[in-house]
Parts: sequence; C-alpha cells; structure tokens
Amino acid sequence: MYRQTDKMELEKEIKQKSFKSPYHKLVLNILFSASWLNTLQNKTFKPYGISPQQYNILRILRGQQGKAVALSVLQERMIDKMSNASRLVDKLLLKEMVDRKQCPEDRRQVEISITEKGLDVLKQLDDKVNNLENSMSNVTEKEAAEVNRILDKMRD
Amino acid sequence: MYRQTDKMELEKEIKQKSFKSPYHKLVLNILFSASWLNTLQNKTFKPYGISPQQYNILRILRGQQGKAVALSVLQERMIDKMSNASRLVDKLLLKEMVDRKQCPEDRRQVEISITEKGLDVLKQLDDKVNNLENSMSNVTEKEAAEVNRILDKMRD
DNA sequence: TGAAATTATATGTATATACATTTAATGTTT
DNA sequence: AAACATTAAATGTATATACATATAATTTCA
Repeated sequence: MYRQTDKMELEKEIKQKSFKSPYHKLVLNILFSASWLNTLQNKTFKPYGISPQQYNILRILRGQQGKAVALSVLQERMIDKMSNASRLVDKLLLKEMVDRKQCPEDRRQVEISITEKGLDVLKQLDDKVNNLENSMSNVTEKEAAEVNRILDKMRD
Repeated sequence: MYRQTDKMELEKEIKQKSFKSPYHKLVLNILFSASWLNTLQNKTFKPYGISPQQYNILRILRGQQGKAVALSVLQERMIDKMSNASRLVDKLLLKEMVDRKQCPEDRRQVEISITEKGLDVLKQLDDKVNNLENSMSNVTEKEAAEVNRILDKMRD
C-alpha cells in the first residue's frame, strides 16, 4: 500500500517530482504521515473492534486511574478536537468499555469512566502499540525530539 | 480552538503532562499537527465549496496541464490513499470543476480532466494557500527540510 | 477460442468528521 | 424571582473514510 521497493520518499509515495518549497513538502508530508499512521493504527485496533479515536478516549480515561471525567475533559484532551466525543462515547458504551452517568452536582454534565472490559482491551493492546512505536526506530530519539520541537513551533 | 495564551506545546494542547518517550510524543504530534492543518485547510476551502481532498484532486489535475488522467492515476497520487477517488470525482463533477469520460482504448478506465471553472477556483485559492504556508515561517527552511528528511525515514 | 484471472472503477455499509442547531441546566442581572 | 445569557451535551445533516464486494472490460493461457 504505502511501501515501495526502494527508498520511501514522499516524492515517490505521491509520485510528485518536486515541491515548490520545503514548506509545501512539509504540509503534504505531515498529512501523508498522519494518514500512514492512521492506517497502521486502524489495522492494530480493528481486531478489538475499536477505532483510533475510541482508543484515544480509552487511553485518556485510563490515565485518570479509574476516576470519572466530564465529557468536556475528554473533548479537550483528544487529538482530534473536532471529533464528536459524545458519539464516540456512545459507541464505547455499546461495547461496555466505558460507563456514563449524570453528574449530580451539575446535571448538564456526564461523567465517563473506563470499565474493567475497557482496561482489559487496553492491556491487550499495550504491546502492539509499543511495537508500533518501536517500528519507527530508524528514527533516533534525538531526531524524534527535533521533529517534536519543530512541529510545536510550527503551530505556534 | 487550538491556540492558547502562551507557548503551544503539544503537552498543553492535549493537556498531557508528559509522554513516555519522544516516539510516543512523535506519533501524537504528527496526528495532532495533521488535524490542525486540516482545520486550517477546511476553513480556507470552505468558501469555495470544496474539501481538502477535493482540492488535492484539482491540484493533481492542474499539474497535468489540462491533460486527462485515469482515475487510478489520481488514486496513486493522493495524500490519503484510502479515500475514494471515484466518489470525490463525483462531487467535483456536480460542481462542474472536472470532466469525466470513458477511455476509448480501454473502456474500463475513465479519464478525468479539470475544467475552466476548476482552474478558476484554484487560481482564486493560490494566494490563500500560499499564505497558509507562509504562516509557518517561524519554522526555518532548514528545519522544514529536516522534518521532511526524518518523516521520510520514519515511514521507511 | 473460451474459461479463469486480472484490472479499473463503482457501490454498499458502517463509522467518523465538520459544523450548525437544539435541549436542558445553571448563572447572572436587575 | 423572571428574563436573559451561558454552558454541557446531544442531535441533525452533509460529507468523508475504511474496507468489502460487485460489475464490467481486458488479458492470459490451457
């Protein structure tokens, strides 16, 4: 799909001879790399019946050590701010991976927490997610940190 | 939405204290940055009634200097390989920004080309897209090239 | 040649995203 | 307290994505 025989430059991936500037290539490279990561994640999560964004929600909830959090907290911690936390939680509820209850102090709010089943799915996935990150080890730690620094700056 | 008062590190954007490794942050940073770019692009293209992927198709077609290309060529040049070129072309057809005709030599193929109207929309968008790229000028050309090198390597 | 394999595109379906609007609860103001 | 504004979440709708499957044209080769 994404792989070819020799070196995997973006130019070859999208069959483009050149880019008008490093910035132009940067935009396409980020979008393309995200799509590449998303495909990997989809493949990893699919056998467990969840999507990358649903996994993201479960990870946030586990990070709360079982404490329930308002939907709005999920929203602001999600990678994709535009996604619909409300409906993603619906899906996780159907799979019994999260609990949802109305908050008694403020009845507009709902409190979401992860269930045993949700924790179990995450546990099973931990190794596979680690492998996914280890598979990027042709990038050094230093290079990863450098990209992180520059991307943070880009969005500033 | 994505902006806050002070420095826009990923940690602040998704309210996460730390990451277990630079690789872990790298994955989230690429996904988050792509979502950030996508939001910017959506805002830019929306007034013209097209989506980022539809824009991507129009750009590929303009790059052919008016020559028609098979749908499969579009598919392999698109940023998101999983997207559905067939249906995206449908949408562009309805807006009369592209033409589609059956290829006489191989009647399985369809040949897509950009119309005057499509070229006109692209022309109107050129400045805005340039601005979008220029707005990343807190990243130096050298840094952009460095990220490009590392992302290419990551996917290898 | 004709059956089987391959290729190009289209379609079906479930899910997700973008964004506007609605509903209900809480806060604020006079 | 009543009117108005704000907030939290849910819902509606159009579009897009992921992936399986179907359809039709072409190629292959027994």
